[in-house]
Amino acid sequence: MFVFEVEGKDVNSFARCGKIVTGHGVIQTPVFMPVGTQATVKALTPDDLYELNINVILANTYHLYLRPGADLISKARGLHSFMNWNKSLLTDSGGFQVFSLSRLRQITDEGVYFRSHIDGSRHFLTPEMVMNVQQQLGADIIMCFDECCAYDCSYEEAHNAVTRTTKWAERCLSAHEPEGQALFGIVQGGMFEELRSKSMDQLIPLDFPGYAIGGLSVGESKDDMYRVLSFTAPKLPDDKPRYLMGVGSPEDLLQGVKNGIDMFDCVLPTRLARHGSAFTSKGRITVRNFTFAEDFSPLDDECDCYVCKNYSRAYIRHLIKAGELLVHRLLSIHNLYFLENLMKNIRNSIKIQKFNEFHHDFLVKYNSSSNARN
RNA sequence: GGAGGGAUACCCAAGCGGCCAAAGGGGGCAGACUGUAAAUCUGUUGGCGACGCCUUCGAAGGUUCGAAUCCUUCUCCCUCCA
Repeated sequence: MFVFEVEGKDVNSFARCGKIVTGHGVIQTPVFMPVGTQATVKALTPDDLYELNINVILANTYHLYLRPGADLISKARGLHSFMNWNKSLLTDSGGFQVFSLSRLRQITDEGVYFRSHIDGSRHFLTPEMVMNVQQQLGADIIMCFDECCAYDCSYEEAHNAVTRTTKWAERCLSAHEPEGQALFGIVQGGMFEELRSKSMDQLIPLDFPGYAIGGLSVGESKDDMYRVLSFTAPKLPDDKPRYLMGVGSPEDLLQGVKNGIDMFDCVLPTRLARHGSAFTSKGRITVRNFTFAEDFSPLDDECDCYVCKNYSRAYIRHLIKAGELLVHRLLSIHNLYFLENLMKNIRNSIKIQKFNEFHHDFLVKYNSSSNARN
């Protein structure tokens, strides 16, 4: 089951709000999806996530294929059951790993030769195989196997990646057994408007139930990212969810929504958490820093999360300095709460036609503090 | 009382005549992090009016063009023998 409905549109931007319904529940959009690459959102239990009102998370096909293996997860009656997650699940195809672990692979039209980052063993990934694995995992939304290229790649490289991504998208579609799982296409094209258009022209006729924008937030400047976003997102089908892959800083989420994006995923909140930083309404803070040693106020005095209601910056800093694992949990809870709260406010602002105002006000405050930076 | 071993920067610990303001850890401080090879990575960590100068390797003397490195004495610590 997969349904997408637009329920409200902002008249002053491309922003819209709505809902996605899968076999595992309703997802209000725009939505931020936490990343749980290895079938776990690091440091958190599913109950923690339910508590945070999170209705969809990501897992990664490439990582789970290598370990523990798709057959094993299949024997466990699928990923939902295996990891004890009963809300919606999206699996990324592994296309990004082909990019980020690029030293270990060789790409051909047929597929990708790959060496495992775990034990060096050889693997050959094809679109068909990736579809098969994703089917075994059983997520509600699955992704095409795509080729992501670096932000500074040449026109020719980006062009080749677009062509290959389209061919692979067609093969993914043929290999896809539709029941229960929605397969999304992924638009590539680097920083080139022409190629982004070409990619969309080729993928839109394939009529995927949703479209993702890949190849952004891979190191390019914010100007570049926003530029690509502006000439890509609004041109994706209006009646289907648009998913900006890999984006998760508050300012980028707002910019994405403004351009009509409905879904985001990002490791940023959970990674920052494990590395000792927190989002606050006045900007990002590095809680690890000395300046917070005797700061007995909450991470964010405007936040109502469990962590802000119960713990001080000084205590959290102490946990970081002491290497205590609890801090991963506490900061992950806070950072995810912060983003989910942001998305909730975004949805509400769209409903009442005040998105631009909210966007502006949020940024003014977010960029205001002297000890915070973005 | 006798015989050895040791004292190095915030901590541990290399160095054993010049290339040593002194390796490497740890700790401290700071920076980075955007479809997670990430509880990770990077920088920095004696003082300055810094491509140079000043003060440092237990203390005080000495040898040498030159000492953390060699010699003498002293202080403290450890091991063994009485």
